Amino acid sequence: MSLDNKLQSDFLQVLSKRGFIHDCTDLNGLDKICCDKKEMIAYVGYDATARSLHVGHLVNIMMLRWFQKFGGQPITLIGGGTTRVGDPSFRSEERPLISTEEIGSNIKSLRTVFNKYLNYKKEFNPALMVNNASWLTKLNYLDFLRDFGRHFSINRMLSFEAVKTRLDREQSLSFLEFNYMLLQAYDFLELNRNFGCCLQIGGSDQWGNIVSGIDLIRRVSDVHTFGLTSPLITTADGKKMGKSHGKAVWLNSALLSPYEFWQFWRNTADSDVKKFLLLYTELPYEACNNYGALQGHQINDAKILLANQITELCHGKKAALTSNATAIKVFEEGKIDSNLPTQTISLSDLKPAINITQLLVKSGLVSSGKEAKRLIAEDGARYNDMLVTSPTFKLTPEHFRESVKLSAGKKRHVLLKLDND
RNA sequence: GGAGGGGUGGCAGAGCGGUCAAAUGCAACGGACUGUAACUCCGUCGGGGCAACCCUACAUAGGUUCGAAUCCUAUCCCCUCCA
Repeated sequence: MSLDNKLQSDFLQVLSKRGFIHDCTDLNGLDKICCDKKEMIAYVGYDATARSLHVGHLVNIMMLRWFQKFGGQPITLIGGGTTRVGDPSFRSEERPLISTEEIGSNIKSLRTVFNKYLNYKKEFNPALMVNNASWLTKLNYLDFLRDFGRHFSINRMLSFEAVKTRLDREQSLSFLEFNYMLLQAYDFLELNRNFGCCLQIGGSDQWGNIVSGIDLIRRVSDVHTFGLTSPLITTADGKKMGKSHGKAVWLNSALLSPYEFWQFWRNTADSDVKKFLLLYTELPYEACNNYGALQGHQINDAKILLANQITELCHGKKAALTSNATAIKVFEEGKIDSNLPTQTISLSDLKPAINITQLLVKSGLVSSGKEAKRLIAEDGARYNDMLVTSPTFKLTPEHFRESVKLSAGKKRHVLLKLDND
């Protein structure tokens, strides 16, 4: 890709160089606008399907962050309305409907995440937060069909990759889901009309939805707008970003502790280091390159840097430092650190005594007693760094004078504290 | 609406009366090797029990059989072809 040579605007140059751009509806046009126009406004939409965003969402957030840095005004749209429909894009089956209450509580929780990456309070180009429920819920069906529905071609909608797989496999695509595209297109129109938003950013899976919005705006308002998509980020072993130990890597500290978040990045594969530095940190391009090129055990320094930088952005400097310090203590010195993920155990749980297997279950390190036994049999369980050799090992309240460290394997550690109630 | 095919563990996908807690692959987990990496190798991979052993599971509900994931009936769902 040599397109960055041709690009003039700082924003697009940086994005292109750092690997954020998968596709654009009109890259040169957008580049021109980015250079000429002072007040650029762009948006990314997120449905409220979970209580937090996860690292898979981070790419677009970073794009908005760069956007704001270069003087643009980012809008974060929360899909309070569209979540009630469910985006069918590239999904092989219908997603279960989420209750309105759940959507409401998800929205609350989601808002806190954006605040870490975007500045909603600054004087110039402050970020904006909107919820599409505020206009979608007011739509009148007949009016909507007549005013906007007529601009959508079913033939064209069916041709989008996002729904093709579904149709090819003859799996049902409900009318409800099919409407998602119209609603997202309408969102863009709404933002364009009310805020002059002229750019929608999204993952490459959003291409169809984004293009539909652009078309709608052109037809209704005769305004030229843009769409910019990011590539689907995968790890070196070909998996989608976002899972660790089978669990999502949440950005919200209530769902995943900063230490665990830090660990996720610390465990990046060598071949992903450079890519991740470029995408998820704001270190200068050259620095990313140099660190990413380190060989052998030296690249661990790059991984630590990566973890520190990203954790700092997401959870703050203090959390990054603490997580790093904890890692040193736990992995380099083999000690116990109070910042490890902690579980409380109630006294009644160990009335006379508790079995190590049950304790492992309570700690969350394993999901069943059977699994705990297996872990012990495989020499993977440790109690205060001592190998647990017998599944019948029992702990009494005496053992909990100090907090107890349980480990599953070399990497997963949990601290257990007695709940003194 | 008619005719046929199918629903099996996180996924993919065998099994088609007993030896089936169910082949195999992927994912996952533990170990060895290392650098908290990758590769490779080894082991594990429904639940309860220290164990002998027990309990749930092959869409759902019944039935036939000493015995069913496997046969029968009904129900639900999916697919293919025809209308």
